Amino acid sequence: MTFITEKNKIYSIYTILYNEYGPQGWWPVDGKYFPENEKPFEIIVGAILTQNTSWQNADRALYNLRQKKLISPQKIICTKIDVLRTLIKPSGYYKQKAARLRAISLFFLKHLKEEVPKREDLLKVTGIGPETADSILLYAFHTPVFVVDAYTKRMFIRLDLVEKDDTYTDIQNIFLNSLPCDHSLFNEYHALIVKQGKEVCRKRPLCSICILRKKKVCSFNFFITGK
DNA sequence: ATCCAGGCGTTAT
DNA sequence: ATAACGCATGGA
Repeated sequence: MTFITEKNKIYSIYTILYNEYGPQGWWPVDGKYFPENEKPFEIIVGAILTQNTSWQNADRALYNLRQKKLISPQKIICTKIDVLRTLIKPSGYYKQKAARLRAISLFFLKHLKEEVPKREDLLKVTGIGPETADSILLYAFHTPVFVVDAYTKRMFIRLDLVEKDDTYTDIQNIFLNSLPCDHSLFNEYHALIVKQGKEVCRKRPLCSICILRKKKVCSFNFFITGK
């Protein structure tokens, strides 16, 4: 007889999703830190470009920047704002995001030599909110922080593990208190949540194909009543 | 045609 | 403190 507590439920869900979907191949969990390696800065740029935007669109913008060899704080600062805007246009909100890329570039030129930035400092940068800050810390610097996004909230409300009015921090703490503190676990879990949120636990959910419902972790059930 | 995407800052209640 | 709004492109 085994009890499913809310704590190990969080971990069980990870296991089920991982077994179902496999590794998601998000930003790599090895490699060197910025500025020794330029890859982490590309992750940072990607984190901004994908704000409320599909990765496909963000990646087009990233591709343009890569072609022009602009993936470095120095280059972004030096690039004329109109050029920058044009290059990142496919990611949407291109005026805001151009300004945000400049702001984060300035931040890393000023504050960072080798060490990992502080979350509170990242949050002071214009355009860096909690999710982007945590994405940067997790995916670029391998800091074990759990990234919460709209998918996470929607999905875990349905799983009855999160309340409707829980804040970003509330939700984050639920995960941090339930999981071993491991950056590669957090990396993979967040990516799996995004996968599940996109394909199954959508705004209009497809409960009939949900692996979590099949495994009896989720009792939420959605029926289309009309038509 | 409508809705949605790996949010954030500003402004109104 | 929390809610609503604008920002913008490309795919389903």
